[in-house]
Parts: sequence; structure tokens; C-alpha cells
Amino acid sequence: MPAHPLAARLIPWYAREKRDLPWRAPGFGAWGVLVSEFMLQQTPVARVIPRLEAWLERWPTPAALAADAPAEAVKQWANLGYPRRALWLHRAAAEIRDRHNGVVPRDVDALLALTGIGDYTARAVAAFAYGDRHPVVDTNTRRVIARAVHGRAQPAAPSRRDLDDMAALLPVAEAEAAVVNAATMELGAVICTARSPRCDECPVRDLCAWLNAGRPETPDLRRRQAKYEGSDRQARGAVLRALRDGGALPQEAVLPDWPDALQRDRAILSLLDDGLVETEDGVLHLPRS
DNA sequence: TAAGCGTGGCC
DNA sequence: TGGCCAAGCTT
Repeated sequence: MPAHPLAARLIPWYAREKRDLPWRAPGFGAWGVLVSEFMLQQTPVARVIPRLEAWLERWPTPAALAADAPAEAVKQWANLGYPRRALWLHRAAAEIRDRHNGVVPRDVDALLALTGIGDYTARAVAAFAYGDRHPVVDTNTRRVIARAVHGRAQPAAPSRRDLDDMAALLPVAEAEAAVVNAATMELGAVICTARSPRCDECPVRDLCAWLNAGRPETPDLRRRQAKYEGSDRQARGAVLRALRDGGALPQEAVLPDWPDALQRDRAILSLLDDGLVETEDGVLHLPRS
């Protein structure tokens, strides 16, 4: 069976143009790929790279991470954002140690069963670390398919059908399938970008349904991001930063000057609920177990 | 299903 | 300047 026309264009383009990213190095390892995917969830590549290197130097295996306290993971996560990911990565490491003899699983269902791993990350690990043939769908993929295949300016709401759309592009051969997954993401990241797509440099421009239709504006069905300034999320971030920087603190010493004391207390309660913070005799600290 | 969840750079 | 955006997951 001949390759899908889009795949036939993406493969040589990717071979020529792909960025030299750490997790693409041969032999980077499944643990490294897994950590990179956790960090890359909603966080830009440029901010991940230095944190990833430091993380893997400190914890070269899942067992090494699991042997440390979750507080250490949260501190090492620093300002990458969404610190629940640090906690979940620590939990996943313990699950890998306990259920999989310390080896990152290859099976998608086993990966999906790990804390903090969903449809994207499970298939990304299976495809990029182990070379298996699975559709890998991230926000870049969904935008590329929306435009090139469906002729829409923006993707619709995420759906399980996205996996079928991507599967339709994959060559039969496993190694080539992994390349097409990576190349589709790469195209979305560097050419078919959200705001100002560089269609004149696109390797699939003559095949693109959206470009051929004259780049029509289509209804934007994406969810808007809530305002951050003044939000509970901002308060949570400030509380956690105080505990990362200051160690254990009596509750009344956490953000004493925060403009909205009720919001601060609400943030502390939700952090306790998430397990990102623990309390002992009125003293707050990062989780020790 | 849709909301909640950090942080910072860019245009 | 400030909204948009970034290799998503959980509930």
C-alpha cells in the first residue's frame, strides 16, 4: 500500500528540517521520553529542555525518583507550571517500580493505567521510545489535520475520532509510522502554527484543503483560557512557590499579605486536597510521602 | 462534557 | 498592553 500523500511529503521534510531536540537523540531511553512528555504537557519546548536535563541527571531511573520524597520532585519541577504533573510523575515512577519491575511499560494500556498518563502521552511513549505503530495526537497534530485534511482554520473540540484521523495517515511500517507521527507534530510546531502559519514554506501546501480553499475563516470551537490575573490558580501558584522556597511554614505565615485572604485559604485547601501540600500541627509543607 | 489547573514569552 | 498560546490530564 502506498503511503498517504501527506505522509509521503512529511517524511522527507522531517528528515531535512527536524529540530535537534534531546529526546530525539538515539538511545535517549523510555524513561527520558516519559519525563520529557510529562514536562511538555502544556509547557513550551524551550522551557522544558534545561529542566529535563537536570531531572534525568538527578533521577536517571524511575526507581531513583520513587525512592525520593514527592516534595523533592515538586521542588525540582520549579516553575514549569502545573505542579500536579510533578506529583503525578513521582506516582507514576512508583507504579513503574511496583508493577513493571522499574521498566517503563511498552503496552499502551499499561501506560494509560499510570498516574498522569492519558491518550497522548501513552501513545507518544509507545511510538517514540519503543517505535511501535500508534496514532499520536497532540494539539499540533489536531491543527494540522484540521487544516490539511478537513479544510478548517482550527480544530474542533478534541474527540476520539482524532485518533482515527491520525491513524489514516500512518504508513504500515512501524519505523515510518513513528516518523509520520513526529513529523506531523513538528509541522504544527514550526510551520502550521496557531497564529501565523507559514504556508509558503509548507511541504504539504499543494495538498492542504484549507490553503486550497483560500484559508477560509471557520468557527473557532476551542475553549478559551480563563483569566489568570487574580484567579485561584494564581493564588495556588503563589502558595506553592512560598513552600518551595521557604520550606515548612505555619499556615498564618503563608502569603500573609495576599489581597484576598479567603482566596488564599481556598488555595491552601485545594492544594491539600490535591496532595501537593500536607499539614501537621498547623504547619504546611510539601508532601513527604 | 466542560471546567480547573501554572507560568512566561510573544505579537 | 494584554490576550493568546504552549508535545494534556483528571474529575
